[in-house]
Amino acid sequence: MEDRAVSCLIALRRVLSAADHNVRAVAKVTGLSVQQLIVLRIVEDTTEITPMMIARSAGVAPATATALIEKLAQMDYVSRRRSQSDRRRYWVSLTEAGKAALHSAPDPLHQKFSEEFARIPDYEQAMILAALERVANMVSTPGETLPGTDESHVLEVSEALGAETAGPV
Amino acid sequence: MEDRAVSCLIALRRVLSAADHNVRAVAKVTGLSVQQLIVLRIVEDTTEITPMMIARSAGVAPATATALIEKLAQMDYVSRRRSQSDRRRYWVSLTEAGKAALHSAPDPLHQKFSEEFARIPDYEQAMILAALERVANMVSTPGETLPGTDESHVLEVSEALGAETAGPV
DNA sequence: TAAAGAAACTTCATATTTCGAATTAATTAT
DNA sequence: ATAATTAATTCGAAATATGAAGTTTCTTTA
Repeated sequence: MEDRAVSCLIALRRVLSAADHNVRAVAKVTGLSVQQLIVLRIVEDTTEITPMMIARSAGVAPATATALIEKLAQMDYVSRRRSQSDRRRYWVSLTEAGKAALHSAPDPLHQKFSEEFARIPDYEQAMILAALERVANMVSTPGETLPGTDESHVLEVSEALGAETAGPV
Repeated sequence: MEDRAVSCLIALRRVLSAADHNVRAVAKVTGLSVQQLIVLRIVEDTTEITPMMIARSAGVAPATATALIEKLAQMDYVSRRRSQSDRRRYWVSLTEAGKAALHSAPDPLHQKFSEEFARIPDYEQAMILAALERVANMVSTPGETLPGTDESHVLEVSEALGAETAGPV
């Protein structure tokens, strides 16, 4: 029934709300703004990413991404490395300080989920995973994939591993 | 395995990302800011709600809630009615214009999900719903329940139905 | 191959948002 | 009564967001 889809969406909204509160709480503890934290997470997920991709992932304008990256770079949480194959671009990556900041605060949602998940029977775990992946496939569109699943830049990953002298931008 | 919990969280992040992009898209179409849209949805869910509860639900500071409500009231998307039982507070509710604005734009995620959900077998629907509700219960904490599930104000609902002269605030 | 076109990022000016702290008003507790 | 709480607001500072215009670097194409 239509009814069940609505129930699903309500549950989804509860999850969404929880995630939102979670990111705000984590941001507060780390001393980062919500957007800064989100960008930091995006960078962590991808290990290396360009400003454009950050803008798309975070859902902000390129100009805003520039400002956010600049701020994070000033805090020494991310570093920038000019791309050699396309010198208009550069790669943003987490510094050690950035990693440390990101993990300085526990992630309540993550922990809570993992903890409770571990306690349920195996077949239920499998069911939940299957359902979540199914739902993810239902709602995620190509344009809004998580940076980690976006492969439009992997052609350049080899470059990231190359031993360039790589001065900061 | 620990591994499976991580897979769940990854799927969850894909869903969250999709939802985030979705709310931004809907906001853009309606001409509302993301937060305004979220507040409007919260108000719709509860039919009547106080600024404090909006702040908690939306995850913003009280001062921010005031500003958001003021803006929405200026647009005539919400109305305010002073509470009689506690005259510091007031009730926020959607106007007809607010309802119209909220539904003027289609919700791609909602539609996409409903459409695909309708196509899958009954037992799978049931499985997905069960899984989603389970996950929602895992991650949502009492403090961050969706307004609709928060019953701390129902004692006052009768008041909302009472025939007070109810001038705007 | 030279010029036009497009893309990535920045800068700038401006508008909006957000929040903390202090404030007012109303309620509740002592 | 008086003190302590609570709900909401005001205000000022800082953060964020964006469009438009500009720079540099690719990419096309004539």
